[in-house]
Amino acid sequence: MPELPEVETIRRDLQYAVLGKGIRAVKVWTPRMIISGEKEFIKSLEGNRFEKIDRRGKLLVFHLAYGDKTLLIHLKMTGQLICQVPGGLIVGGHPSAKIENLPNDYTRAAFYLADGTILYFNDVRTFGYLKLADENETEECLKKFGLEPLTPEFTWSSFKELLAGRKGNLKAFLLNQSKIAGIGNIYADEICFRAKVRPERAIDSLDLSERRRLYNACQAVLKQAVEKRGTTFSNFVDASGKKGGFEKHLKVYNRAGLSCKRCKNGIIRKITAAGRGTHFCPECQK
DNA sequence: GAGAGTGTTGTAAC
DNA sequence: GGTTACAACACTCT
Repeated sequence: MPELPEVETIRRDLQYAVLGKGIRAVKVWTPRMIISGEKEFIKSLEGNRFEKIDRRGKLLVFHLAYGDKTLLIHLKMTGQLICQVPGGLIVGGHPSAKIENLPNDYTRAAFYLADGTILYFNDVRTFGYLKLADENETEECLKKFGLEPLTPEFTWSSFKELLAGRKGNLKAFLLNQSKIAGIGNIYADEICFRAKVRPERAIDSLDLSERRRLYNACQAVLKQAVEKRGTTFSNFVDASGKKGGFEKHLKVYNRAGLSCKRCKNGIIRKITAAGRGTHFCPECQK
C-alpha cells in the first residue's frame, strides 16, 4: 500500500525523528524478514547511527555513520515504520495494525535509540523486508528503478522516450517500477483519471496530447499527495490520534458505482487491468 | 465457515 | 518483450 507519497512522508518524518541518534539496541521478532541475516543485522546496527535517509521509488535507504553498509527497508503492502519519541509523537504506515501498545503482534523489529526514541517496524502480512546491504548490493538494488517522478530528471522528453515504441497497456506501464519509480495501484488510477485516459489503453494508441496529459498528471497527482502526506494510511497521528490523509482527494480509486466527481454523469467502473483492481470514469476518460 | 479480494514485487511459464 | 498466474501472508468482506 505505501506508494511514493506515503514512503516520502515516512522518510521526512523519520529524518526528523531518528537522525543522529545512537542505536542502543536492536530487537528482532521475525528473523526471516531480515533477508540479510539477523545476527549480522543486529551486530552492524547496534552502536551505529542513522545519518541520512533516502528514498528510491517505494524503497527507503538508511545511511549509517559507521561501516560500508546501508539499511534497505521495503514496506510492501502492509509495512509500517512507527516512531515513538519521548514527547509522544508517532509517525506511521499502514493502518491495519493498531499503533497503541507497541510492540504488538505485528512488530517485527525495533530500534532503541539513545534518547529514548523507539523505531518500530510493523508488518501484518510480512511481505516487507529489512536488508543490510553493502555498496554493491545497494547499487544493484537501486539501479533497477526508473525515473523519479518528482525530480528534475523526470522531463517531458524523458517521459516521451520511455513510452516510445512500447506496447502493453498504460496501467501496467505506470506500475512498472523500472520505468517510473514509486507509482502503485491507487496513484496509477488517479493519474489516468486526471489525464482523462483509460488505464487499459494500449500505450501505442495514445496520441501526443494524451501522453502530455499523463506526464503532467504523474507530477501533479504525486506532488499533491505528498503535500497531503499521502493517502491510504491515516495514522500519521500525533499524540491526540488525529487522522489525516489524502483519501478525500481520491477521484476514482475505491469509488466503483459512485458518480464521477468531475463530469457528474459517469458512474465509476471497476475492472481488472494488469491483474489489478482498476477504476475509471467511462464518460470522461477515453 | 468457505472463498474471494486486498494497497507489492519477483519469478516462472507461455 | 509482454502478459498472466502465482507465491509470499494475514486479515476483511461477502
